[in-house]
Amino acid sequence: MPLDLRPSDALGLWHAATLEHVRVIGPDLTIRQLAILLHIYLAPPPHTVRGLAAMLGVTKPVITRALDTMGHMGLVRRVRDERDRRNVIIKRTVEGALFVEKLGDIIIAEGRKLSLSEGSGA
Amino acid sequence: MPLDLRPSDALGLWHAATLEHVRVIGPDLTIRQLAILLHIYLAPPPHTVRGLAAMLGVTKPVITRALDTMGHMGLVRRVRDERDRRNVIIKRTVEGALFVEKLGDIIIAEGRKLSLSEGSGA
DNA sequence: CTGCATCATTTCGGAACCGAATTATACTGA
DNA sequence: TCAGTATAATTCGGTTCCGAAATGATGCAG
Repeated sequence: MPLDLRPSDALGLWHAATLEHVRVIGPDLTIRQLAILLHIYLAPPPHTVRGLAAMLGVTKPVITRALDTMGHMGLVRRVRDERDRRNVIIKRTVEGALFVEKLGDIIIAEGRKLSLSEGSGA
Repeated sequence: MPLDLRPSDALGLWHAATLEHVRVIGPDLTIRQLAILLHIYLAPPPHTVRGLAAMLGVTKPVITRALDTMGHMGLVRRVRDERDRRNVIIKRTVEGALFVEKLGDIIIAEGRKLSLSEGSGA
């Protein structure tokens, strides 16, 4: 069952939730970092630097730097792959899970406040 | 009619659309800038620096800098308020409208791809 | 017309991010 | 063992953003 949003609804939700995101969470996360974080927490592991870089269409240093920053915030954790010690496996943390959950709460709350245009199904 | 999203749906949509945002649009917009842009295009005018700053809970230089950047990208336009020449009115542009529309397309497309969890209405 | 209030902008030092190129480490196959 | 390949991390110069404070421009009240 797909989610069929109308343009005004989609943008309205984005508007409200992004606004609340800035208000509650602040400027401490770029869009790239947010995309990386969500992917780590929502897509099935394992996650590697190389895989994330390919996923987003960015270079590997972008991922490394984002992991530095988010690691320092406690949102993710790096672990060497013992099978192939060249690889780094990115692990989730409790703090990161809470962060993602809070973001979900914001989206849900703003979605609930929205008055959706309805009826135009035809 | 509110939009009642479940956590996995809300975050799934955010995940997919943010990922696509990074892939298509790139890093040239911060979350704050995005929030400002969406507010300008979705909330009724007029928009002032002061109003936007209060809305987002940030200082005015943040807005000024964001308008510099987005103005340079052609996404917004500044006009002096002739009634009170201390004020700056932020106007929309064709290019900005196209940008917002494109973002809406991304969200709608990703929403349509989602398989929503359903039935849990109770 | 003079002082005060209210706009937006600019400046400052510090931090983060950007892309591109380079480095360091580890695996692989001859 | 010894290239050759693949991984992540680091360095480089330049740009942008950050918050806080200072500046400039305009309006307002006496």
